[in-house]
Amino acid sequence: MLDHEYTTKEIFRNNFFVDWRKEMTLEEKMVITDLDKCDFTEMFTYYKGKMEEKKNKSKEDKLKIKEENEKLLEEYGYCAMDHHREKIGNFKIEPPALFRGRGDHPKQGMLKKRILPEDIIINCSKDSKIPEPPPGHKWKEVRHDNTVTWLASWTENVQGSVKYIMLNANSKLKGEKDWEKYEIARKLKHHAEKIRKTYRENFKSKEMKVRQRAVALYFIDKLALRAGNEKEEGESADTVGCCSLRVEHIKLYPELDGEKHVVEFDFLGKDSIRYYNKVPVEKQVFKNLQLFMENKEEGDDLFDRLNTPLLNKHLQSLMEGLTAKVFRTYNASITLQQQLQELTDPEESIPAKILSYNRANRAVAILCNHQRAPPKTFDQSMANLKSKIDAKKEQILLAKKELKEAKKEAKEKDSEKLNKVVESKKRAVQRTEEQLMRMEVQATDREENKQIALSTSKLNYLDPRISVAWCKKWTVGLEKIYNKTYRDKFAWAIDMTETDFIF
DNA sequence: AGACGGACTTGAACACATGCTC
DNA sequence: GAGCATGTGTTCAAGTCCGTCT
Repeated sequence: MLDHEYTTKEIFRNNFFVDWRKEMTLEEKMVITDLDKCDFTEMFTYYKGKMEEKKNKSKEDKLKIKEENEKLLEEYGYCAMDHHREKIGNFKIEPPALFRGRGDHPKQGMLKKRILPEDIIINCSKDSKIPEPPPGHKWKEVRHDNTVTWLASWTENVQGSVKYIMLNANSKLKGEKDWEKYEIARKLKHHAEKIRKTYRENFKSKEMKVRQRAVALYFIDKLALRAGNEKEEGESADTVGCCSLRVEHIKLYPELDGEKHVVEFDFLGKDSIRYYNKVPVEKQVFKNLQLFMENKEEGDDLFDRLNTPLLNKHLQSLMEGLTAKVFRTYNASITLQQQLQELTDPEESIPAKILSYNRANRAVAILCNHQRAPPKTFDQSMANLKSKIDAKKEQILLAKKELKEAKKEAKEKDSEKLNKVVESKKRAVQRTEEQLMRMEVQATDREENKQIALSTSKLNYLDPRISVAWCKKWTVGLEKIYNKTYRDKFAWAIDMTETDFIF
């Protein structure tokens, strides 16, 4: 890890050293007292060399390794469930490592210990062939619980949380759950207007608790914020969601850039990804926020009378199965559907249609604040594409000139052969222009996508039936939208969806 | 009511494979 | 056919939400 930025951080180094000392013998403890005086370069070079060696292996050796991996997958990567062979999502145990939290994580650098068979709970049917532990070992426990979906579990030592071995997303079990999730979101569609009306009424409630709940729900609905559970301080990075917003995370502007009642959000959300947004809100919301912030100081909860169990309990009463996260799914899917409707031009070419799809997808990703680090090679690859586009333009000019000359010649001496030449030159111009258009579309798409990750929403928030129906309607190949993984995961939707599907 | 453990989904980063260009 | 950019698959951390216990 030495060439990673992590290892320069004070917390990381301290945590590592504390945990390392726990592993030392008495003599080692006497000698090794200061991490800054430890020189790991020899080990570092050794492993660097190993990696290099691996990279430089011959084709045959690489093929052999690949085959061995496939054999491993074949033997351990599947299980039998209800007489079906199902792929396991993660069949390999997590190896020991130094814990890498995200953001400003208080536990970064701690030693994540090796998991032994003695740590593992196996969950399988009573009458099934129970997996053998490695020789000389035994499992922590073998149980037969058919109310849960995991096959094996262990407790991880850094956070003390349980980790699981579970089925792949393409399994029947996961597919059914996925379908249920979208069905609940679709159900919300029929309740949304009434729920909105209710929370607007509640803006004026005389009970502070109810007002806070209403404003929080307004944010969750309008901005697709996460619920925001409470977190234990010092156990992980300081991040928040809607219910856990603190007064320092918002600023109120009675007027800003010609708009009234603007709220500026600035906080770290899940994975310490920054959420920054300036939104005009309804007057009642604005007034309430002013009220909630009265007599509070930095560090105080904005919604001090509210938490996620309270909010979810309320939502349950409005619609069965409704929780805060359903709004994210609902708003993401409905936004995709609306955007597709708006952006798809029946006349445009297939590549242009795909650009429209990506733009609709992008609108959702922006709503959900799904970001990514710009690819390291972004500037370079963009410049490459630009120069290719320029070259293509040159090519078109040239092709046009040739066409003109051919036409002229054909006019002068009207021969069969020359007419054919004109035709082929015409086609060449057309072809090159199409190529240029495709490149320009690609450039636009890539530029707009620089810091936005589409995959998360595609995989977790967008009802696949919307996309399948759209592809069918416009005869766009599904593989242009969904790669193999997605098609696999959404097999349930691909099977059942007709062109007229409406979310 | 609140703490807590447990199960499951969501998320960005990273590693690896593939396919394209020169 | 090598070298590299891009797309795909893997990893594992970090959320949500539920049920149980006190």
